[in-house]
Amino acid sequence: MAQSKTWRELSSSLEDYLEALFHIIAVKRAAKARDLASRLKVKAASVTGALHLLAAKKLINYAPYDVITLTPKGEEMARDVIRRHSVLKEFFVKVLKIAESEADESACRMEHGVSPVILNRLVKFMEFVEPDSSQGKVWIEKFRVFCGKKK
Amino acid sequence: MAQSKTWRELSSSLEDYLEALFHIIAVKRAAKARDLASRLKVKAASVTGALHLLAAKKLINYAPYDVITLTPKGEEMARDVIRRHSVLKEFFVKVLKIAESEADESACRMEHGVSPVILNRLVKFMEFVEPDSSQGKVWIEKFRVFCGKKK
DNA sequence: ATATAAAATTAGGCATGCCAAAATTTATTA
DNA sequence: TAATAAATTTTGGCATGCCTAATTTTATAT
Repeated sequence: MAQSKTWRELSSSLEDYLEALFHIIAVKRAAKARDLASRLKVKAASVTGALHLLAAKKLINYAPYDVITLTPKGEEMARDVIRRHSVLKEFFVKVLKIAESEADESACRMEHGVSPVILNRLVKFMEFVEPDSSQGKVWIEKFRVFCGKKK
Repeated sequence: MAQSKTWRELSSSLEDYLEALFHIIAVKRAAKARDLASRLKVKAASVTGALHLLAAKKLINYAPYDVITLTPKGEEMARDVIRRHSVLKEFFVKVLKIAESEADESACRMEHGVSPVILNRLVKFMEFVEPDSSQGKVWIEKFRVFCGKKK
C-alpha cells in the first residue's frame, strides 16, 4: 500500500537528518552542513535543501553560513527517531544475535516504519526475556545454540 | 543515513505494486489498473506510471488497455516481498501479540527495510519459540500476562 | 591586509511518485 | 449500430530528494 500521507509528519529522509543532527550536536554542541553531509553520505547541496525544509517546520535553528542547532520540538522528534532506532537495534543484537553493523543498518531503514504500539511491545518483550539478567542469558544462549544446529 | 542506492533494486513503491499485483492475480488470474488503484489507494494515472516502470524492468507483461500479469522474474520478486511481509506480520501477531490490522500495516512499511539475515533469524526465532506448539503456547501466554501487569 | 582555500549556497537538472484534467480507448446498452 | 458510460492513458504540474557546476561567503595563511 502506498505510504499514507499521514503516517508520520516527517519523511524518512528528514528523520535521518534530525537523527544525525542530534548525534553530531551531542558531541560538538552545534553542527555544520559539512558534518551532516559526511555522516549521511550526501552532497553539501542536498544538506542545504533539507535544512530549509527542517527550518520551515521549526525543527532546527538555521541561518545561512551559521551553525545548526535543534529547536526543542526538533530535539523531541530526534529523540523519538533515535529511540525507535535503538529499540530495534537492541532487539536485533541482544535477542536475535545479529551482528552490530548489520543490526544498525536494518534499524536505520526500519525505524521509519515501526509503529509506537509495536515498538513498546518490543520493549516489553525484551524486559520479559531480560537479555541482561542471568536468566535471560541462559535463554538467549539456548537460542544461539538453536540457530547453530537446527536444520 | 540516506538510503543506499544499491540496497534493493526496486523502490518501496514498486515493491508495493508487485505485491498487490501478485495478490490480485492470485484471485483473478490477471489484474486491471483499476484493481491496483483501489488496492493501493492511488489514482489510475499513478498506476499507469508505475506499470511503465515495472514493464521497463521486465517484471510485468503490460500493453496499454490490456490486462496485467507478472513475468517469472516479477513473480519471483513479488514472492520475496510477500515473504518479508508475512514473516514480519507473523512475528508481530504470534509472538508480540499485536492486533492483526496493526501488524499488517507496520509489516507493510517495514518489509522494504528488513535484511535477509534478520528475516531468516526471525524465522529461526519463531521456530525456537514455536508459537504453534503447546510448549510455545505456554511461553507466549506468559508473555501476554507479563504485558498485562508489569509496569 | 590580501590572496587563497574551504565551506556553504544557489541555480539548474534528473528521477520518483503522486495528482487533476483532458483525451483516448474499450465496454455497455438502448 | 450509435450513443453513452467506464476505464485507461496522456499531459502537465507539484513536491521530494538527490546531483553537478557555478557563485558567494567565511576562514586561513602569508
